[in-house]
Amino acid sequence: MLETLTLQDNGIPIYVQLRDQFSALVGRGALAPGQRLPTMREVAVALKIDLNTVQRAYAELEREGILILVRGRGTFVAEAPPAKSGKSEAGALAAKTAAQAQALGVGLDDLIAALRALKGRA
Amino acid sequence: MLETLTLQDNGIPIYVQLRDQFSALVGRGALAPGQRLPTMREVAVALKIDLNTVQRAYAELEREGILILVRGRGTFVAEAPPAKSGKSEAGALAAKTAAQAQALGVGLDDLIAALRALKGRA
DNA sequence: GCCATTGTATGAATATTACCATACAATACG
DNA sequence: CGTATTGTATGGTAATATTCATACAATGGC
Repeated sequence: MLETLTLQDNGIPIYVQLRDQFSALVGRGALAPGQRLPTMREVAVALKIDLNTVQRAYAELEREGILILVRGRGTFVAEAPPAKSGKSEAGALAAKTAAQAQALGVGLDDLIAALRALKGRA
Repeated sequence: MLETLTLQDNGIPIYVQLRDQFSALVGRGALAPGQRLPTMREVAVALKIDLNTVQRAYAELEREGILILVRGRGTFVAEAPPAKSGKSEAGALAAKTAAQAQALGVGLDDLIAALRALKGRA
């Protein structure tokens, strides 16, 4: 689970990146209700960030009703997490990537082919 | 065009929100190569934000090769450079994009499908 | 009861973001 | 040439983000 977390240097605050990634994981069912999440300290160590930064992400998710924090026990996915706005992030990412491709002179066909190739390994 | 721009209070820096929205507009063809964009001052006034904030968004897009800024004239969508069918460039962009997709919880299949959809309009 | 684990809290230092005000520099146009 | 437009640049201020260090508080297991 920790391995799926990634941080990018794109100007978005770390706690927001974390918050949104956990939110997405829950929203898509990769983290089931009741399931325990990695410790704040585990996340902090794994991503080499500060404990407080992780806490902020977790705290916001608790405020949204997505997570439940229990002192001494850990953090868990809420039993009935609020329905995540099923937004199609794929379209937004595709549009942004298409602009980069255009700027680089990379054809969409070549890009799609390269992504297909990446799909092969897992 | 200015009407389509929106800012959210979700912790993401304003200049990042702007940058990504313009990038997406270019990527999906809503802003065609050569087309002129609203003035930095127009954007600043319309969104009630600072001129410097808009400048930062525009400047980053220029660095990415998506926009071209001309003093005294305005800002324009960059013309697509001669397609260099460079498979390596496509591969690099694909790798970077795949990482972003994973962070967002977007499946490669969905991403590829969204890119195919974009291919239709040129 | 003792103790390790885990979330919670605080205070300080630094960097980044955003705003404000102002000015400069290139371009277009009458 | 004079002027308006537009991008570029600078200096100062306030708020926010991030890190670091440290400590406290509830829980569970021994």
